[in-house]
Formats: sequence, structure tokens, C-alpha cells
Amino acid sequence: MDDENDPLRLDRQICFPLYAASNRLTRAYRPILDRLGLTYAQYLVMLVLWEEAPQSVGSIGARLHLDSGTLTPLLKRLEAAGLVTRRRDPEDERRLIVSPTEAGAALRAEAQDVPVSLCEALGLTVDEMRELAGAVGTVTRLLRRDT
Amino acid sequence: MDDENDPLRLDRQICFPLYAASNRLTRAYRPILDRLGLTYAQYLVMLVLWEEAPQSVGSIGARLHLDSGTLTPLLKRLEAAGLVTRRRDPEDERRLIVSPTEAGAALRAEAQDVPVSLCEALGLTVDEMRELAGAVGTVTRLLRRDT
DNA sequence: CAAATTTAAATTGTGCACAATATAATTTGA
DNA sequence: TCAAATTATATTGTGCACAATTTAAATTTG
Repeated sequence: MDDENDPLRLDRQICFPLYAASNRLTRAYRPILDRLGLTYAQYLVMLVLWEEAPQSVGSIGARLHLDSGTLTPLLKRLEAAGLVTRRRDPEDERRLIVSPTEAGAALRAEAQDVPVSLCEALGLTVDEMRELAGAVGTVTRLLRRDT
Repeated sequence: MDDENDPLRLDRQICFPLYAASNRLTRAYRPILDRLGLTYAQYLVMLVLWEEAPQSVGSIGARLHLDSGTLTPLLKRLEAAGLVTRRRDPEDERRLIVSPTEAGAALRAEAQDVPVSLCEALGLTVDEMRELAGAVGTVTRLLRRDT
């Protein structure tokens, strides 16, 4: 078979490097977020809540492209860690309202240097960060259609 | 606080779009690979084995940046599905030799149009694919250091 | 207004991804 | 040569990620 143009060769896969890069990033975040007692997904949820609170499970999920099957147990773990509260919206009992606790809000200060720490862990200069941001933006734009 | 330059704003995160894109890709692959009875990670392992077989768990892992904690159960599932065989290397009983079965090798033909199907699912033209490949290459180059 | 539909979250079950540890085989070097 | 170190895979346990289903509340409609 036509080896050079074989579409099933690993090094011709466009998506595999993205998958590998995403795994690598989660790995790079881990030791940094361990200091806050957060996983990467939990960190993302806290970012969303630090921006605006309270929020429903659905609105958090819309922001992060995650569904209740992922978020429900994650939020229960954040609640168990004392970082968020979960209560039903009295206006609409279907909705669950999530808010940071005082400890959850306070954690924001501890998280301030996470972005810088990550760049250091990845060994990226400011210029390289800019280049990375541009490339990631292109990927996002091309893959944004729908789902 | 200085909202515009807040480094913890979700839309200033460089890595989140990469994480979201990776999740989205796995989701886009799912209905296509379902027809082959493979998950995305299993598909990657089969790509590696279709290129060269037999291979040890370690060499598959080195290629895909996955460890035995991920690969051992995955390979057992591929074995249960009749797609690979697992046996110890008689030369070095520590090593596990993985080979595609006849069914596993035959599956390669079925997989030929997976790449094209994915592009269609993502709604990408050939030019856009090229652009995506370039952007992903930049991301990979910037994040390649170590781990 | 009651039945049907829609919406929001929770639950269930499968399969990664990985850290930490265990097990067993091989290699090494005192 | 044989004990210590190294290597290769397996195991254990945690936490996503998501499809499919369930439950319950709110909304729509006949």
C-alpha cells in the first residue's frame, strides 16, 4: 500500500496531536492545581463561578461544554471540599443554584499565579505564549462549527 | 479588580480552548468509530499496530504518550473484542507483545474512510484542513518540550 | 385546567487518563 | 554469584467525559 500518502498513518493524523497536547496540558496543570486542591476541570468550574455567581449547572455546562453527567459529581466534590454550595432555585425547583462559599471565593487569591506558574512549567516565553494563543485561536475558529 | 486584564477570566485562558477542542474531537469521532466498534483511544492503538506489529505495550505507549494504567485495560478490551492478541515475549518475560488478529488487521480496510468521514463531520474543506494542520503543528511545536 | 410536552438535573454504565504502588523478570556490579 | 537496582507491565483508586435513561418540575395546549 501507498505508504507515503496512507491516511491512516499516525503522523498524518491532524487530531492526534491535539489530543496529545490536551493530555499534556492537564498533566502540566496537575502539580500546580494540587496546591489548591483542585483538578483541572474543577479549576475551570471555579473560574466560571469567580466570574459570575450564582449560576445554574446548565449555565456552567454551557460555558465549559460539559453536561450534567460530568458536572453533577464534580460539583458534589467541590461542595464536599467546602468550596461551593448547591441549592435548588426557589423560583424554579428544577434548577440547581451553585455559589462559591467564602472559602471558594477566597481561593481565587491563591489561584492568581496559576497562569504564570503554568507558563513556567511549560517553559514558554511571553512571545511564545502569544504565538500559542494565536494557533489555538485558529484551531478553535476552525472547529467551532456546532456541537 | 482590573477586569480587562484579569488572568483568571475564562476567555483569557489559552489552554481551555484546547481542552474544549479535544473533547469536541473525541465527540465527533464517536459516531464514526462506533461503526468499527472502537473508541478514539482504541482507534489510535490500532493505527499504531497497523503501522507496525507486533509491538510491546511500552512502545505503543511511547508513541501515543499513554502509560500502562491506560493501555493495559484498553488492550484487554481489544483482546476481548478479538482484535488483538497479548502474549509475553519469550525472550524477555517482562514484555507483553501485542499483535492484531486477522480480524484486527482486516478492520484496517473498514477504517480507510474514517479520516474523510471526520472532515465531513467537522464540515472542513481541504483548505481548512490544511490550515488546521498548520495551527495544530504550531501548538505541538510550542508544547513539545519534555513530558 | 388536565394531559402532553419540554426542560433541568441526577443517575447509570462504559471507558479513558493518570498517580501511586505492586509484581515479576532482567541486569548490574561489588 | 547473588543482592541491589532497573525495567516492563499490572493493579488500585480517583476523577473526568459522555451516552442513555430517569425523575421531577415547569410550560404548553387542547
